[in-house]
Amino acid sequence: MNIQFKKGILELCVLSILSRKNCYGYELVNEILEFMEISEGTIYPLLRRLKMDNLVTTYLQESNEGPPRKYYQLTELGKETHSELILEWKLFQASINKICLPEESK
Amino acid sequence: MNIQFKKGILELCVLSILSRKNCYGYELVNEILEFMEISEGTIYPLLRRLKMDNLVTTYLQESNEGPPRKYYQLTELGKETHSELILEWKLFQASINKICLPEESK
DNA sequence: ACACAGTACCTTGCGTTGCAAGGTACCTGT
DNA sequence: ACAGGTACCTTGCAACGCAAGGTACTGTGT
Repeated sequence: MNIQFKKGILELCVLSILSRKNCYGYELVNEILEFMEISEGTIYPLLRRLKMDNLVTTYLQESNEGPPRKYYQLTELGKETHSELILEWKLFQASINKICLPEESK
Repeated sequence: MNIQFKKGILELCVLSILSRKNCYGYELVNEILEFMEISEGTIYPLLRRLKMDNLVTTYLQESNEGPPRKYYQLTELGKETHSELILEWKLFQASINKICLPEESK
């Protein structure tokens, strides 16, 4: 998987997963790992940014299998931003495909 | 258009356009501008990288409308890289859509 | 009791990339 | 002469992904 494609799209992926269920960081990494290469060093700083931008809130929950988990939950602003990003992503895909796959996107 | 989506995908766009015809830098900027926001300060350094990586060669050509134009032409390696990137882009799109649009990509 | 693997959190420093801002120089029309 | 379009380029900044490293808890095997 091309590293550069990933830039900036991870935020959309994280918001999408959180729109379906609250997750803790380590869980998010593993969810995304099913579809693309990703490392913890990428996710934790991204989650910090999302919280700083008020797109998510967090709460702690005990676990039987290790240290407490920090769950992330979308705020209203987070949900709105997610919807907007989905729209932008669809438009972006269409634009790129017009440039790169002109026959197929006719 | 989300700035972050763009990162790294511009190389694919430039190679795609060059795969159809040789272009000079200023022309590339205007071609891409039809589909997304882009600035010269992005394209020229990118073209320098492509040349350094032996994906393109360049030649100068006089113009009646201004200074000489520096045309960029794909090398064999550039064509191969372009094909690989197209494939990766298709796979990448599919992966992201599975995460972000799970109903639509069933 | 101790080592180890798995879980779960986090930070630092680096390299890459996109861009705003600025510069140079050529040609055409007024 | 000079303004505007064409065409090239560079510098410095900010954002992002990641490798590498660290901390600490739990359960399992020996």
